[in-house]
This record gives sequence, structure tokens and C-alpha cells, in this order.
Amino acid sequence: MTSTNDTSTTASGSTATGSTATGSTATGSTATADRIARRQVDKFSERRRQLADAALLTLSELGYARTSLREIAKDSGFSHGVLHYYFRDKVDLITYCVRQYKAHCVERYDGIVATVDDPEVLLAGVADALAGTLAQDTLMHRLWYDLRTQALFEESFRADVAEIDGSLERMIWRTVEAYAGLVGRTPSCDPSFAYATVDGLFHQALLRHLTGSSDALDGLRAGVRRQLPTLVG
Amino acid sequence: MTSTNDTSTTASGSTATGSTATGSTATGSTATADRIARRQVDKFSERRRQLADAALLTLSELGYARTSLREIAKDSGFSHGVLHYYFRDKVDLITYCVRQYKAHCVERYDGIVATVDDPEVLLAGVADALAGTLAQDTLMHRLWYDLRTQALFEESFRADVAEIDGSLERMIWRTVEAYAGLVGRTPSCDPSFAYATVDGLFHQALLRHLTGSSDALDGLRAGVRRQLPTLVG
DNA sequence: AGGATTTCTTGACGATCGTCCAAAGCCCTC
DNA sequence: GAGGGCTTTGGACGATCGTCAAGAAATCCT
Repeated sequence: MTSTNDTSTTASGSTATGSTATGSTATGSTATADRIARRQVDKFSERRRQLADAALLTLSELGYARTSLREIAKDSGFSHGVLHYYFRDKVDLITYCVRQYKAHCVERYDGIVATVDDPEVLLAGVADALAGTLAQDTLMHRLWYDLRTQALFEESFRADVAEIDGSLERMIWRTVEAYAGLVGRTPSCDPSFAYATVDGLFHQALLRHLTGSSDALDGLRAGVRRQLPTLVG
Repeated sequence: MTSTNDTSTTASGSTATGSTATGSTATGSTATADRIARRQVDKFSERRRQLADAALLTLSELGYARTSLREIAKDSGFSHGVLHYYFRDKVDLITYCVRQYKAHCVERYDGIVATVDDPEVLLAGVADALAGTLAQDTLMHRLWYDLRTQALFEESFRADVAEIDGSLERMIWRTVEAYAGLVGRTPSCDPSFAYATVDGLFHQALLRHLTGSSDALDGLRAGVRRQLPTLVG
């Protein structure tokens, strides 16, 4: 039926949002056709993003195992049939959701490593930032661990999940490098070791925070402030 | 119909297996009735355990989200209807499975902390033991992380999952205490901190091991040997 | 304005799910 | 070996799942 449907799954890195592309091309006819095509593509991908947002909301509340396409559609305000107009199937939708979650993630995490000159201030800032996002985006973090676990069973998700995991590891590593620089030393461990231990602390804190433990946030802060200095030397 | 079905969910700690109870009671008639009742209960709980074993096998292969009662029954060699004779519903079955998994876990982990007098030997032994169970019981560990995540969405599992988590934390803590004793110091952190960081290392190693990374086991060994000494002082 | 195209709704399909139940099979006791 | 309770079977039920297609509704272009 349509030609726009072909852009559903293949393109992985093409967000195609920031470039509103007001630059006019050569001839008038091709420019018009281009504009039409771009407008359609923009509307198409915009609706995809909107639906993926609703799906992320539903997923974060119910979890992967209990989320159905009809429930996602209900939360989005559209009918359930529209999902197959914008996504090939359920795997395509959730894969797109994972990618969108990644964008939301790195955007939020990039502002964490503050530009400070005191190592203690950096430690406190990182600990507070991690505790802050844990308290504020609790359900999204729960969804992340859920999807990461599902990727161990569903091979379709592994690539995207691994990419997100890598970006998180790099984020932690930037923190370690910044701290090492402030104390005049160099990191003494792998990026993977730093990420594994800090992620373990974060994972446990999320678990406790979700089960109502009031000291989960303080425990995370204390844990991060204790663990980070052991990673340099 | 039957009275034995009432023992399905309520009793949490009653394994009722070790006590074959050859001790004769008072009168002959009550002894006979007792023996009959015990035999039935034993057969009943034995079949429950057998079915739970099959369920654990299926769960570890497919994951919680994709495991159906019919698939479990197929792997067990019985028909799908028998599951509702031994378990009230799906939640009851999986809860029982989690408890059985816990027994399997602590039994295996209890032999890890070897009785050695050299701290370096202890470190190497613990690292090897963790890497060994990760390589040998890979799918079971994957299932554990899956169920622990599901417990964040399904409240029915939380109690049992928290109990297993606590026993794992205590196991790690015993290791930390043993190491601290061998080096003539005392632990300098919470049990929860020790568990969170080591579990983070184990979780990451499992992830890499499952995705085919050949250095996952060595990375876990190196990580454990690096992290444990930082926990005492 | 009106035809073409995109977007969305609605209902249906087959498959599979958890659950239940009547009947058959089994094994033990007398 | 006949009777009776415990086990097991296999089919059926309603619900829900992902998917699809036909048509209504909305939007766009000339």
C-alpha cells in the first residue's frame, strides 16, 4: 500500500528529527516532491515516536511479560490497529522503544558529570545524581533491567540492549576518569569493572527503593562514594 | 475432593522430606493412619517437587515471559491438566519453583567457602567457584535474574525472591568475613555493599558469557579478586 | 470543491493462554 | 479380585493474544 512503511525497521541510527532542512534543493519540482516526502516522513516518524512513548509508559508500569499491544494502544489514545500501521510487529515496536529509551537515557545522563574541581564535590554530585534519577525515573529504570534481562532470552533485543549497556558503561567511565584527574591519579581498573560494580549498587538500590526501603537512596549515595575512590590509584 | 490439596500454598517452610520418621507412635491404629497419611503426603510433595523441577528446566530455557503451563507439562512428561492437581494456579507453581531454586542454590553455595588458611588461596577459590557455577549453571542464573526482575512487577514473588536475595547476601558476607579473618582485619563495609558489588560483577559476567564473550569467566575471576580485598580494612 | 492519498477504526481470524471438569486409569487395602 | 480413593488424562471453555484486511475518516493537493 504505502511506501513509507518501508522505513520501519531497517534504519537504526536515523532519527531524522533535528534536520528540518529548510535548505532548498535545485529544481522546483524535485524540491516540492522532497518537501512532501519530508513532511510525510516527519509526520510518520513523529507519530512513531509518540506511540513509542505511550508504549514505554505502559511497559514501565506492567513490565515486558504483561504488556500487550492493545494495552499500549489504549494508553496512547489510539485504536489497537494503528500499531501495525506504524510498526511491523511487536518486536519492531519494542525494539524501537528500546532505542528511544536509550536516547532519553544518554540525554539525561550527559549532564551528570558536573564541571567541578573538587573531587569530593564530584563524588557527592555523582552520588546525588544517581540517587536522583533512581528516585525520579524509578519505573523507567525498572523497565531497563527488565528489557536487559529479556534480551538474554530474546535475541532480537540483544544488539540494542548491548548498545545501551555500552553507553552506560562509557558514562560511568567518564566519571571515573574525571575523578581520577581531580585527585591526580589514573584509573586502575577496566571500564567494565567500574560499570559492573556501580551498576550492582544501582540495581540493588532500585530493588530496595521499589520495595519501600527508605534507606535505599542513602545506601546508594554511600555506596557510590565508597566504591568510586577504589577505582583509581 | 481431596484433603491433600490444602497443603498447596500455605506452608512455606515445610519441606517435610528429611523426616522419614520411623519412630512408632502410641497405638497401632493411629500409627497406621499416620503412616498412610505420611506416605500420601510424601508422594504428593514428591510429585510436586518433580513437577517443579521440570518447570525450572523449562523456565530456565524460555524465561518467565514465554513459559506456559502446557510447555512445562510437556517437558515433565505429564499432561497439562496434572499441574492444577498439584498446584492451585500458575503463581502457586512458580512460587514453589522459586523456593525450590533457593534450596538448590544455598546447597550449592555452602561448599564454596573452603577451609583454607591462606587469604590468596581463599580469593582464588572463591573466584573459581563463582566462575565455575556461572559456567555450569548458566541458564539457572539467567532464570534467577529473570525471576528477581519479575518480582519487581509481580508482588506475589517478592517475599520469596527477597529471601533468596538475603541468603545470597549472607553467603557473600561469610566470604568477606572469612577473608577479613585471614588477613587479620575486619570487614569495612555493609553486607549489602559487598553483595551489591559482587553481584554486579557476577551479573555482568553472566551477560557476557551468554552473549559468547570468551573472557567473561576470566573477567569475573579478576573482578572478584580485585573487589574483595577492598571490602576489609 | 473534489479526487487522491494518508491515517485510523473496527471487526474478524487463528493461535494460545490459564483454568476447570468429567471420566478413565492406577494402586492399595480388605 | 472387587471396591474405593488417589492420579492422571484429555477435551472443553472463555479470555486474550498478535495479526491482518476492509472500509471509514481525515488530510492534502490541484
